[in-house]
Amino acid sequence: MSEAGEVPFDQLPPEERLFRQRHSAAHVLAEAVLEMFPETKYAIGPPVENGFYYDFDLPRPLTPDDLVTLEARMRVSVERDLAITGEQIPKASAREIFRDQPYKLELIEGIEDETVGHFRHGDFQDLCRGGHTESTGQLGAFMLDRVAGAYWRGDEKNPMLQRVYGLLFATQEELDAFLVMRVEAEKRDHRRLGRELDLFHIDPIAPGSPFWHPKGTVLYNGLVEYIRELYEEYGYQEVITPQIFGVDLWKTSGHYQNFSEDMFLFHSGDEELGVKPMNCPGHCHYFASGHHSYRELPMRLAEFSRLHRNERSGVLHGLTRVRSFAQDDAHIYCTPEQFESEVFTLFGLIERIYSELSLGQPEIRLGTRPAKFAGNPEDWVEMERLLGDAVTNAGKTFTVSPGEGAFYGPKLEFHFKDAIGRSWQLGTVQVDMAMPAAFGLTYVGEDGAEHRPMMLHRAILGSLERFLGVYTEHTGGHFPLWLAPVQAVLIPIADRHIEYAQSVRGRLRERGLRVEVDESGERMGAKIRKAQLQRVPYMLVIGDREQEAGAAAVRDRTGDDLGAMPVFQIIDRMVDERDNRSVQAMV
RNA sequence: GCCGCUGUAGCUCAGAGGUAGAGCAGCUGUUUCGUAAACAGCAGGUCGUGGGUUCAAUUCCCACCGGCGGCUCCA
Repeated sequence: MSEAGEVPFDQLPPEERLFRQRHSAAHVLAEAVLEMFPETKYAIGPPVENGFYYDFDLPRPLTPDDLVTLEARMRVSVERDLAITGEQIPKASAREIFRDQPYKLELIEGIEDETVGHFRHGDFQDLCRGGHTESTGQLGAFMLDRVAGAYWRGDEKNPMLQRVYGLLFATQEELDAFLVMRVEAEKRDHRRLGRELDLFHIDPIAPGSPFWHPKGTVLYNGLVEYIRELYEEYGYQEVITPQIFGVDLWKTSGHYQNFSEDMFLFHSGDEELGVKPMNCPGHCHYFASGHHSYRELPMRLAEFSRLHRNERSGVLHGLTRVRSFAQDDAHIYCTPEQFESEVFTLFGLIERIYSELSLGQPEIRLGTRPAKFAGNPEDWVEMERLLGDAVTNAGKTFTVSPGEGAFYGPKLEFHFKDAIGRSWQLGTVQVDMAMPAAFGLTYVGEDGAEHRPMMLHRAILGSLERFLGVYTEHTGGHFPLWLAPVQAVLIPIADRHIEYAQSVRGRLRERGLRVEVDESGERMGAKIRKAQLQRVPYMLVIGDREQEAGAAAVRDRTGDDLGAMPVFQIIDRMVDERDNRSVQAMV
């Protein structure tokens, strides 16, 4: 049977064609690898975003030169335009065909049906559920991209295979456009912009622990200030709890049992201590330290303290995966009656913040009950439903990540992509069905009796470090005025204008604007270029004419020359833009 | 942690078995200039760290550390 039998390949919808091209390209890649290394054990090779990959167990590591060779062999297969055919065959036949292929045999055993899919082109054959082009001549524009390691079946207990990634698009133009886009995206990489804009650096003396430079610290504090303002409006109270606790606290919370490998634990005298990796146990301990009336609930405790997690070395990544960070963290304690409305209000706050920061739509995931969990399954189902409702009631959609909840409860995750398309979790909302009981939390209800409060964990920006990493890439370093480390640079055309520029700087600073005068001996063009590369929102050029008129010539970072404006008008404009947290002037 | 790659000045990079160079940035001087780079000079590196091979290692080999791309993990 020709798989595209019902509908000819060229009449399929474009996405389906692309999917099949990528899938078939994976087969052609495997064919080339088997040709080059006949002893190859091949595993799986699906289509993915932007292309395809295939996993192999090979006698030696592949080199970039090998990829060139393999790609050339693939093109031979394309040139020959071999028919790709498939059929269902009995498992017994498949076992015979793949008798020397342990990974295929394992896959066959995992298939429930009596028959399995078997596809071939030329001399190549594969175990495959199908979804292919009619022939190897229909692959579109492709290239092999890189080779990486990947565990068989994604389990680190299994052997590591070599994964060859390929890119594939319908046309050469689209492939070229993708490559250009990728190069452009690298220019927005927060690790690069962090250096160019003098925001932060990370030194081998403290892996995964950023040094925030003065300009990065302005961003950092600006975000905290923004969130603090919202906390007032939304009824949060900020606390500061200890950095280091005796391990009893972590044993009570369950983190010692679940995460001690990733905690910084140490001994001091006879005591074992741990640096806090999260704030929740501290907040629970605070709650437990006093008596609370139902009148105090909901109690929303916020904290920006520094947290440390001893992340495994291979996972560190710029600002997006670090060992030292702070969250816009909060824990909400409330009565069961208040719980649903708390979740819904919280969802509204999250939406508001992402919208005000112009972040675009997050991908929302609902993490459900994992293998190791606290509480009873019925409560999990109920809480999973509640979280899902909060999303759908707001007119949003989510996907379910089965088993991805925290050990103490289900969670919503808000994911955003970085410059090159990697997805990072920023915000999260987590129901906690374990800690209130573990810490023996109670409040006195209207009835005079003691009750157990409900508990929510939530962070909206997530970690400030990760947020700033993603946000730097999102904006390309063009931060909105209210966050921009330097909001305007005054550019005197000649030295005789410096004094006037300094007086203008004074007037702007009086209004709390972050302004500098470029007093260097450079020409105006060089000063403008420098300010432009630093993404300074406004360049205020001052020469004889402006000095005469008590004005400055305003240029914004889009390159627009807004002409000369009186200084008071510039101030009004900037203060207005700042106080509205406007993103209008972002590029 | 695992697989692969990688590490030369603050940054981007060149270089070679005989102890290192460019551009930008920095500093000094000259220039005083109208919307993305004025000119000149100076200074700056035990070539990631530790071993080994060698008459000689920054260059070759090994280990470790960091970084990059994935995988796994992410309270």
